[in-house]
Amino acid sequence: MAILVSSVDVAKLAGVSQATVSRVMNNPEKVNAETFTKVNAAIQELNYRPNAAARSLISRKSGIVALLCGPLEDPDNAEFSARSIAYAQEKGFITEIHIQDPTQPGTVFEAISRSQAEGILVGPITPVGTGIASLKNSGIPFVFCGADQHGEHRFVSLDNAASGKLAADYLNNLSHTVVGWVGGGRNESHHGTRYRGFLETAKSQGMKICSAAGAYSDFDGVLSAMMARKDRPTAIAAATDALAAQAIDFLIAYGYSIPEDMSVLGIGNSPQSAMNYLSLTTIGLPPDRDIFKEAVTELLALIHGDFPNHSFNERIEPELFIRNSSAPNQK
Amino acid sequence: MAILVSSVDVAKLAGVSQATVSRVMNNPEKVNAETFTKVNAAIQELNYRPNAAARSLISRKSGIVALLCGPLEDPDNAEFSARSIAYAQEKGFITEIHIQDPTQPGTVFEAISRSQAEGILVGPITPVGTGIASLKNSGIPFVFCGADQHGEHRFVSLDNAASGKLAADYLNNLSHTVVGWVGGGRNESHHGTRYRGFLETAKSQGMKICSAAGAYSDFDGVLSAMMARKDRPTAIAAATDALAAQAIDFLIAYGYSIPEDMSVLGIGNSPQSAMNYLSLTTIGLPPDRDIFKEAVTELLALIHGDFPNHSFNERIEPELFIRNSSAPNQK
DNA sequence: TCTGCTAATGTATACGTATACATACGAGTA
DNA sequence: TACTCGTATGTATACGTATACATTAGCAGA
Repeated sequence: MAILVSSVDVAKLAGVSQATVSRVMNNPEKVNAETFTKVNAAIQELNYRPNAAARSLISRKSGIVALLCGPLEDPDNAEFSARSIAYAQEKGFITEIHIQDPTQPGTVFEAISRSQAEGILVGPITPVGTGIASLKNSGIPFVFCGADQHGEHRFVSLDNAASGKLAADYLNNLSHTVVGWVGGGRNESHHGTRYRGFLETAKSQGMKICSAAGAYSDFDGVLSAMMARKDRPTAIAAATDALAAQAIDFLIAYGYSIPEDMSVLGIGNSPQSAMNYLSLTTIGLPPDRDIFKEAVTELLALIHGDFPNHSFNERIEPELFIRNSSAPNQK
Repeated sequence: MAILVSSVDVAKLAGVSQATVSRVMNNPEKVNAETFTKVNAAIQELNYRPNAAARSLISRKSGIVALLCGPLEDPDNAEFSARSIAYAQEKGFITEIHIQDPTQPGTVFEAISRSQAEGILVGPITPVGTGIASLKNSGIPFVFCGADQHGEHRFVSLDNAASGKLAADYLNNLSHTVVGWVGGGRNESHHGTRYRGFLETAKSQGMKICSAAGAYSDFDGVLSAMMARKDRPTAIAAATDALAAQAIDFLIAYGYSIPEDMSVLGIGNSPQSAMNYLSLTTIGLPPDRDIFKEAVTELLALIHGDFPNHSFNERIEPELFIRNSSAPNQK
């Protein structure tokens, strides 16, 4: 933001008009060769940098896309950001990040609709009715990535309900009859959708479910409560790989062996889940699908004014990745 | 960026001047109560949002800080970003992220000095001489965080050389005589500094060092080469916790037990290192130091025009966190 | 009644850039 | 010579907002 020197200053030094300086920056082919070098010399000498605000005021383009996601401490959100930012940058866009504060999920929507972003990529956040509405009102194009509960808008995501179902089916096949669920709040992003899929299927198969929602606020407390029961579960499914990893961490600390004493299941198929020291059985996208790239591509198309007539409602069938954190029920 | 309606439109509808609309937005106390409500009604009706570009063109403030860091796939960078962004947002600043492409580390500096950011937070990136120079030329205040090799500028960081030393000393105390080092390129961010500290100390204690630089490009190849030697090391130190974790993943895949067959040591004391399924011995900051917060605080002070007369050159003494990935040499 | 003061609002301008339009000049053509 | 055309550059304006300054009305005090 430090404005030291303007194109007018450059023009004065080079002995040309401001318009010519602008042409040197944007349409060099329209300016005489020696004028070009003369102006360039002045640019160098004064260390001139065009003012991005003025530029975007005229062009009505900021070159910025906004990212809306949950705390990056959650590896899932970190991965989402990392991949999306990389693709956007590849396409010449700068990314500005807006983190949703779980304690006041609504405020971030105000900030983002006041931003100068040309498009908004919405990650798996806590949905707020008025928030989504103000997104719409902002007139800025937006795309959901990782959440599939906003069916009327454009999105690409793992089928979250089906992932919950698949988790329950798998544990049922392993003969587990008492199973735990670890997740964030019910309305927290995609957690709720995954939970409902899990719950319905587990119930319909006669399994007993110990649910530990609100795992973000007091993980240890919530898991202690689950394990203290007489009929403690023999398997735990978590809404995300990160929570599954945290569960394993907890269980080891309390003397349990995985998977002998407890099967643990994640959702997400994060890079971390494949590491040998964790080796987490998980549910995720087919390896050939890259929803981050797909979402950014769609968003940029919208920004560029292409409104593809295909509907962008990709709810992708999950796959099961069996590793060493799960085993048949021993009891 | 979608400009649907301007303050002029609001003014027309409300039957006032554009200046009054502006006053309603910024100095409500200077406007008559009924005018205020009248204008506000028009704002609601038209769904007016002030244009950030025009606003920052005048105010010379963008409310944006830029973050410059390496790929977020590296958990260390992810943590750096997560924490910094959270603090900046807390203070009312939006963060825009610029990721340094390892294959062409210089380009990101051009992009960042053309941005409208009011300040730049520089993470542990690959230093490029001309890049640092163009940072200086941009006139935008900047602060380094996590790298301490740019002594002439403001920074806060773990003492990277001392961390390398501490790693070597610790392995020496455990009677290891052949030790490996895993890190990025020599001039890659803080890796080089940590490596030199490690190398000097290890040498001076008569240890034999197998170095595997360039671990980012071909981790498995580089580590296979190290383990294939007749005098393979009995302990490995890594430049970061993430690389240490990757080494453990590799070693497990090749049938080694940690720490019986191999001690593994990280640097960073990342949250992940403390997880029981990894339990990585590592070297890091004293728990009471939060360099991310310190860096952001300093940067915001600079932005606000406070040039504190204290020198911001914090090279922090590392601590050793002993966990289960290290043990005395068995041979 | 006149002066002076305050509150409320309007008018005019500036921020730095991009671009439509106007101008000037030279070369080519009939 | 007159006319056209293309190239290179300058002039003027617009983007949307914030604010210094001007203006007006209302009211208190002399």
